[in-house]
Amino acid sequence: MGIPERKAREKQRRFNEIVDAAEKLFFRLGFDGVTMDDIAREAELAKGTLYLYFKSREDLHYAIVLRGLDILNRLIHEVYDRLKTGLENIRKMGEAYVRFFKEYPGYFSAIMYFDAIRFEKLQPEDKLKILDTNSPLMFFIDVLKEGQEDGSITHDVPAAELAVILWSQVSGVFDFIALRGKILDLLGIDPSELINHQFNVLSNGLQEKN
Amino acid sequence: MGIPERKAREKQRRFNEIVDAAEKLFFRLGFDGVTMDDIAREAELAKGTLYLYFKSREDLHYAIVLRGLDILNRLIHEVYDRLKTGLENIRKMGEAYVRFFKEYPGYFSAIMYFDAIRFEKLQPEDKLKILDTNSPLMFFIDVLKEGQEDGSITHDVPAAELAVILWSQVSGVFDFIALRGKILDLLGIDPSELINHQFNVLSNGLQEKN
DNA sequence: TATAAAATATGACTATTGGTCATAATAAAG
DNA sequence: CTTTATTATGACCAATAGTCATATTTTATA
Repeated sequence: MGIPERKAREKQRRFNEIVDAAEKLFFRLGFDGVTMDDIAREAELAKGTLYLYFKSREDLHYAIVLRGLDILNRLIHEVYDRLKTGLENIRKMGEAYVRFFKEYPGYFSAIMYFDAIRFEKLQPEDKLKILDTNSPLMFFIDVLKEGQEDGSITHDVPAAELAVILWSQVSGVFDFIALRGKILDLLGIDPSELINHQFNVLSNGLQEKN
Repeated sequence: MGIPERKAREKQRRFNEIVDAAEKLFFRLGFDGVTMDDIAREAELAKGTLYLYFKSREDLHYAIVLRGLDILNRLIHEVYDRLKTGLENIRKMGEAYVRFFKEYPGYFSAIMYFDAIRFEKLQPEDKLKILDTNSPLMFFIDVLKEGQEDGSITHDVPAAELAVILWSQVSGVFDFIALRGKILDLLGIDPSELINHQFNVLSNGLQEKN
């Protein structure tokens, strides 16, 4: 009985084709500058068909967010090395986030935009996906704990709080760069340089003082 | 000739009444949950009248943002004391931003939401208001420079970059708290505690090491 | 005060767009 | 080959930002 399997595959493929089309347009024209009709045209489908695969525009947007989060999680997990100290791993993970930001700016913006606008409307279960074992935040907490145990990371602040602080701070600077590149220009600030400097400042704050 | 003056006052008053109505509804129902008709009803005016005072919904939203920025600027400027060191002043200014966040959460959200969604569409001149002499960012740069001159603040990073980093980092954590309070609950993190801890981490990173 | 001119306000109307659903086309099962 | 199930379509609906011809109110002028 290979027919159900084939149909499932085809369903998945169409799902992906729609996300591809939406992504292409969103990344090019911004999340506001694109209508569902535009996406349908790009995907060579009727608008109604989109709604067989996504229950709303927001749901489609969220599919793009999930793609981005998958990439980000992969990048962050693959630099982890259990032989290194917690602090070293945190640095590597931070660098992975930087790479994500630079190489996938569209996904970064998709995530930030979605968070800013739609988070309040998310169902509780969806909100908690951010706390999945695979989420960047939970992974950061674990590694920060390791760092506190091996003595490379400050005990002044509990690991969970440190994780939230680090994550929010780095995201905050990326967001500034993404939204206000023009201002950085005017101040004569190079974004990459800014990120490097932030990492220096952060490292100072993170290290255990002895 | 007091009539033009009176008319100007009345125009200003109506302008403010409309912003009052919009603000009330936006703060209660969120920036998406409110229509222009809702605002007109709340202001006891016809919808068309709103458009005599604001060229768009976005423009009305922006008026609320400007109110918030005025308050924030006042709070930040009034704690500055030229007799203190740069670092001490930066701390006070940070605390002022915390007060703004806690006492005016509606304005904080208005600013963040507007930035996330509408910044790309802003006209260049409007974008640069953020660089006005009165803007928080420019003031931070000046005070950080003073701190570098009096030796209380690290020279590792230029003042302009430090300002952007500090501002973005603090805003990033506030934004996390505003959007993801539920997650903090689940992690057992108290928002005020989180902010205090962030300030400790930031102070370490900021201080000149000797 | 009476009238003309200017300023302000109104709400029915338009255009856009997210989302729906009766109908059609296609594929699978019997 | 016929019936049933699945997938696709696009005309249609509802909501809402924004417009504009008309009406009302205020000010200036005679």
